[in-house]
Amino acid sequence: MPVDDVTVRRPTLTQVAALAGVSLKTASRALNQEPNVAPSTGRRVRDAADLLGYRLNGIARELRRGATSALVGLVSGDLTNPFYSAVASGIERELRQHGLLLITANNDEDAMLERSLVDAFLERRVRALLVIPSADDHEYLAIEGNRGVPFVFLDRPPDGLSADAVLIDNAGGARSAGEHLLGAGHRRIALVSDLVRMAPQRARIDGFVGAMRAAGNDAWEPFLRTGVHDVRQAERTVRDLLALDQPPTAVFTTNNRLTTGALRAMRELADPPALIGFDDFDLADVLGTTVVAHDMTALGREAARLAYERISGHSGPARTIVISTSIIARGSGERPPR
Amino acid sequence: MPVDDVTVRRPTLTQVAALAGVSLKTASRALNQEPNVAPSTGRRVRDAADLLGYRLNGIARELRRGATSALVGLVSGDLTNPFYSAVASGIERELRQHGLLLITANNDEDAMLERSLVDAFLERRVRALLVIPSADDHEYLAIEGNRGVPFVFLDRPPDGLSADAVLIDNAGGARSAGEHLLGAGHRRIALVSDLVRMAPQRARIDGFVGAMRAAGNDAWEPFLRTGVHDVRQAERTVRDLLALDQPPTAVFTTNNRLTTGALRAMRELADPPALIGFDDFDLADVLGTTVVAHDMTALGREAARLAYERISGHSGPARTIVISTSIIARGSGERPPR
DNA sequence: TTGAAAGCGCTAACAG
DNA sequence: CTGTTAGCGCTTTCAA
Repeated sequence: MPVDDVTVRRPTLTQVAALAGVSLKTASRALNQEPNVAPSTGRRVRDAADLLGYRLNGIARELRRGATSALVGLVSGDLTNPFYSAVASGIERELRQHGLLLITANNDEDAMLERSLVDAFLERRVRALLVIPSADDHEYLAIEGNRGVPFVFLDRPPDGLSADAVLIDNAGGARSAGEHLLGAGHRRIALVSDLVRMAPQRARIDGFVGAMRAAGNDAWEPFLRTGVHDVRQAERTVRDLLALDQPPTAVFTTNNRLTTGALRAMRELADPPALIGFDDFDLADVLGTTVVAHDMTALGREAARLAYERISGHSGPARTIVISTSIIARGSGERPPR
Repeated sequence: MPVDDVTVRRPTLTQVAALAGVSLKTASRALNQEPNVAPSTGRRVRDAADLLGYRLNGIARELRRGATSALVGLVSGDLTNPFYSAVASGIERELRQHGLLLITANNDEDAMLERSLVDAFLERRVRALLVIPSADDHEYLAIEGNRGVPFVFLDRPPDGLSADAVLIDNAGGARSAGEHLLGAGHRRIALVSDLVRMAPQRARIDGFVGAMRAAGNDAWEPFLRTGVHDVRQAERTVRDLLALDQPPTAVFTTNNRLTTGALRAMRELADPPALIGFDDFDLADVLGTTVVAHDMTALGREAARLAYERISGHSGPARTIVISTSIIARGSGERPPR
């Protein structure tokens, strides 16, 4: 029979105790494996619980124990992006080892939404909050940070407060991509990047520009494209670049979405330009795409580890972990200039 | 100053009320936008709350309101798989519109772990539970289903209890893949599939076999490979198939992981066999891979919708929604037999 | 080994 | 418009 009323009351510990003919506290002890319970009493209580279909009320327990849950929150961008989902997966695995659960929410790259999600998580009394922030200003989190809810920033450094962070060596990775292309003889190198309000994007641009400067090359400058935010835009941007009279001989894309767009733009070219993309992706090996790779799962794992240490009472100064990058040469980045 | 003690007590509503010089209930009313609060009182309370850095204790509220949270749980396989993350994303977006949050946990395809995760979620008093089950037997959930926690099964039908489900037209999709290859003139078609204990895999095999039977073709039989569970295995399996004296002229892979493996195996072939993969994927267009596509985000969205209806009190019999599939021809599935 | 009483922080019910 | 009282289901004293 389906249940009609929404408010089906579940059996409580009191009812279990009554059925077992013991006091509330004894029932509690028995079900929590606490010592000092006679075996026979324990059995009686467990039988009663089974009979009633009793299940512990975690909410009541948490309230009593100090209003703090076994939940850790993650606010990130679109989980559909494999970058975010790999990070989330790394976090979840690490947390689970400590009996913690992960709540996730997408900020849809909207600063207001992000704030309200952070609020919702804090109201749920999460033990820690992991954020891949879309907003620039994180000052509003400062009060919380000092009130016992540890924050860990992923992929983007905290701005306006001091907090633990796990970052990627964006500048270094982009620099080596630039050097890689220079080394293959390229000069006219296009840089296709996302919104510059995101710190990682700025760092990647800086790293790339640094490599160009160091080599005394300025032939890349006409081919700088920023603010390219989705696959379709990236495809069009690269198409346009390649249609120029003097097209670039190489392209560097600063994240996985942009790389996808570039690959689409180059799909039917007999003699495509060189390409390096920041972020590794699933079929890069099959496509022969050279990338700046980094361990996304490790990024999540390290962030979860930092959070767990704080939860466990660690109280040193804010720490920053930097995940290193490496170029994986698969062909596309090694094509010589035409 | 970093906080040293883990148990930093947050200010309570009582303290806010005291500071504002009003009663507990008035403070509660003011902060919850309830009617019947004088504007000046409201302001005083809000100021006091800001001053103390007060934040509502959602746990206490939930306990009082009936021990049911605004959380919906999702237990699924590896979030690293784009299939799961697309589904999760669809769920999360739909739930958010109703003010519900999503808790996720990976079962790592382990039935025991899945059970304990389900337990953990139920103890947290989730409002609904969405499951992409790895286990076969879901009978242990039956009691819960009748106790007010709605279940929705995704991608795999419930076994041993009656519950809402959102499925993919696995048999239909696989059948049309088979027909597509037959139509291109293939007879020796390899079927590479995952663990047959997963219902969707069985359905896909059945659909494919049905197409073969209907066409009176049995030349595929030597090329049936089941139990192939990861990318590496898939790659080796396809390599082995193609190394046979009489190799298959076409390959059908029954999920995205297996398709990836097949693509790796075929990477360097001058004259690869035809290929159709179940599940669309990100760069399939660039690679020219023909797939059986379906809307994974919609799968999640529909599941969340069903759950929300139950949460809102709907109590009809269990419903099943089937997400349709379609072949997207991109070249690999249209290659003729050699 | 067991039990009684108190109270976590909040909201619902009912007065004023 | 505001306050008082009670109690959600559990764990934590403290006492038996």
